[in-house]
This record gives sequence, structure tokens and C-alpha cells, in this order.
Amino acid sequence: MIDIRLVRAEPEVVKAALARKGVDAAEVDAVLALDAEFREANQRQEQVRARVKELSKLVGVARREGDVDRSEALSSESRGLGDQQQELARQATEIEGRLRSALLVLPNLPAESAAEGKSDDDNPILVSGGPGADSYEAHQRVPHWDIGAELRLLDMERAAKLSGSMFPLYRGDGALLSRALLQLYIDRATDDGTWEEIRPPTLVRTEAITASGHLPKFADEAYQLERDDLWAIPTAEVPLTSLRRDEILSEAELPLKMCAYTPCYRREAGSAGKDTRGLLRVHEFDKVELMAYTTPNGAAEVFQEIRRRAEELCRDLGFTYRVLEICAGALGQSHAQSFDLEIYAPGCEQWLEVSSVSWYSDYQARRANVRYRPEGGGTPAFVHTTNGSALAIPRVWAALVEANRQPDGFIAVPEVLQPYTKKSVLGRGEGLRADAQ
RNA sequence: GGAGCGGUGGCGGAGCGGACUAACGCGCCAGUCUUGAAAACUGGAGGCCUGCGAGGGCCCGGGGGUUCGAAUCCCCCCCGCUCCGCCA
Repeated sequence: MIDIRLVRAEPEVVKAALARKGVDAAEVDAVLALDAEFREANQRQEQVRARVKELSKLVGVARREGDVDRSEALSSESRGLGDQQQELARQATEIEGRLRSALLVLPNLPAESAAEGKSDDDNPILVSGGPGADSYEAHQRVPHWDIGAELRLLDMERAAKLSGSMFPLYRGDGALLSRALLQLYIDRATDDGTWEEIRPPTLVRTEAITASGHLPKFADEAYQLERDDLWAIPTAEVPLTSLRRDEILSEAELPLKMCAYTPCYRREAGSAGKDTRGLLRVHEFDKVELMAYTTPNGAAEVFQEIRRRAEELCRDLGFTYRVLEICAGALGQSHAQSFDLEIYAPGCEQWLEVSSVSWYSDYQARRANVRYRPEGGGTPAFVHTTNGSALAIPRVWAALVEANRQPDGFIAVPEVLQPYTKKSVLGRGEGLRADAQ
């Protein structure tokens, strides 16, 4: 959430910044009104409370001095105030709850440097890399769902029998490819020793998924296990962001950099029938995520490092790729600034988003209450959080089998991946023979 | 799932109805000493909300309650540890 003190002190600045995200100024005014109401109610309550404490102290003194009459008189005065105080406290709490709800759904302010624009159509392309979208031959222009079926790498139909549509099932060399990619991602992320690998739980409490900004606004997007009050994570960002919840770190620990492989679960409510063929959009997928807590000043550097790492993977796997900056109007709820990495899939003739690298300023840290004590002591301050995928599996898998399809129909393994697959060609596996009969 | 014991500041840990303004230790910050550091010594410092300020309020896992007054008593919940049961 954003800093209520900033809203109070500079309402016009906040309104102008949020207007870039398309937020109505009235929402800000509503928050301001609740804030004023709460502070007034709270102050009334505190005044009465202070008087009760004062009287109680005097009761203790009178008791010790054996002055029963006086102690009785003070007690009864305090008793009357007590009821009044409780009612005032109840009112203040109720208003505070409404204030918090309003504040929780208010989006983060876009970074000043974030690109101007209203929708995804306005996102500037910062980098174009790789061989180019026009460079692919006819044998590479086969969609991955056809390749997957032909070579027995993918079985969406039987997966649907298990879990419904949009749940992928990889088999044979297809499963091998998925596992090899994950191993490559983790090895790359940990190559300089500054990123610690974490394997977190993937079912988390309501507090955790609220801290990252996925609740309350996007509850429909997440799978919920009501009976145990747990949520299936949509990304490793959720557990990693909450890992140090309610902690005060020392500045020397920052930047605290973590990477995690996890499965991710998304209901994709409202996206039915849109770009959902094959692996384009699935409910469950594997991903490696990089996430860091930093000082405010240290955020930009890590933010760029995550982007660089994601970009290098796209390049080294041989993809045609591009980096887009997300313009202010298209930025997500919690984001101050974002870059999307897209790779070109020649078979389905689409650019596929495989990574989103984001900086959240202190928006998530405030929700998760993660602070750091500055070098040399002083008042704790909120950390900044930044994260990005490096990378997600299904779309990389899809673009890879399409772009690397050989004239003979089999899939050539990119050189960087061969140490992990232990073979240079995919699709000549056991599944093919077993099903062929 | 059952039983027992616990949850206190950055960390460890005492306190178990009224001077708690939460002891003590470690760690932290500043200073003295030192070429510099360590050690020693001296001093300092919790977090949150609110107020221009003086100040006020809140915080002893969370939420309710009892009381003039709750870290302390009662109820509910959460978490941890030990043992039992079950289990890959």
C-alpha cells in the first residue's frame, strides 16, 4: 500500500501520479476523508483513555494510604469513563478498518521514469534481439501443439481428463526439456553466488498472499483451499516477498537476493477462449523467479540485474526476443515500473511474454512490514522489493520446439541446454514407439 | 488427531493484578584510551500512531472478556517445542 502520510501531505502529487495509471482522483479523496475521520475519532478515544489511566493510578495511591472513600469515588468516576472510552474505541476501530480497505486497493504510484501511455499498445520496445521474426523457414512454422502431439512431447487431451482444460502434461523428451530448462535457469541464477536458492511452500496463508498485493483485489485469480485457509501461489514472488515479513533487517544484509523454482497456479478467470491453445495460457506451470529486498537506493541496480539475467537467457537459448517497457497506464496494481520480455514463437506466429521484471518501491514492503535498520543506527525504514521471472516454462517450451524444429521434424537442442538434456535432438524417444503401434 | 510445556524489545531472558517508566546479559551507536583495531571504561538508544509543539495514546503471539487498573486473571484462535498416534 502507499504511504498515507504522503497522501495527506501531498494529495495533488499523489492524484497526478495515480492519474497516469488511470485512477480517479475521487478515490484519493475518499481515502483522505476516511483518514481525517479516523484521526479525529482516535484522538477523542485517546483523551478519555488518558484520563482513565490517570484516575486508576490515583486509586492505587489512595488504596495504599488507606483512604477508602477517596478510592471509591475515583473508581466510580473512572468506571463511567470506561464505558464511554470503549464506545469511542469501537468507532475508531471501525473507521480504521474502512480506511485500511480503501488503502489496500489503491495502486502503487508509477515511478517518475515510467513510460507515458494508456494501454499495452503504448508500451515502447526497448530492445530487439535474436535472428528476427522473419527469419524462420517453413518447417519452423508449425504450432507447438501439433509438434507436441506428433512427437509425443505434450498430451493436453489426457491432461484434461485429469484436471480439465489448460493443464499441461509433458511426456518423454517434452518432460525432459521442461526439467532441463529449470535446471539451466537455477544454475544461471546462482552462478555468481549472490542469489540464494529457496524452495518455499507453494500453499500459503492469506496474510502472505495479501502482502504481495495479490489480495484482496485479485482473489478470483487464485486457487483457494478454503478448508485449510490456504492459497496456491500464482508465483514464487508471493512466498519470497513474505519470507521476512515483520522483520527488521540490518542494512548490511541488503541487497538480499533469492531465487526459487516453484510451480505456479492461476485460475485465469475471464480469459476463457483467448490465446489458450496449447501452452499459451495454462493454470499450472513451473517457473524460476528472482526476488530481492534492497535499500531504496539499491533498487535500480538489482532491478536492472534481474532484467539482464532474463534477457541473457532469451538470447542464449537462441530466441528472437524483445524487451518492452510497460507504460504507466498499463502497469500492474503493485508496480512502480516494469519490463516485459517476449520471445517470438514462429509456429503460432505470436510474441509470448516469458518474463515480467518489476520494481515495487516500498508498496509490498509496507504491506508485508519488511524494514531495515540503516547503517549507523536510526529509525527502521521500509525496504524496496523487486522481482522477475527467469524464466517461465510453458511459453519458452512452446517457442523452443517451434523455432528449433528441423526439416526432419525433430527438435534440435540449443547448445546451452545440451549439458542438461544429455542429447542434441528431442522427439526420437520411447513415447513415439509405444504409441506408434 | 491426542497430551504436556511454551510464545516478552535486534537477539537471549526475568517479571505472573497497582513505582513495568519491562530487570539483566549479548548485540548496536557515540565518546575516552590507541598509530589503527580489539579489550576495557563512560554515556546513549525500542517500535507504531497522533500532534506545529509541549505532549498524548498503543505495542509483552492475535482477538475478545473481567477489573478503577492487565505482560500478569479468564475465554477463543494462531504458532513453536516434546511425547504418543498416523505417514512418504
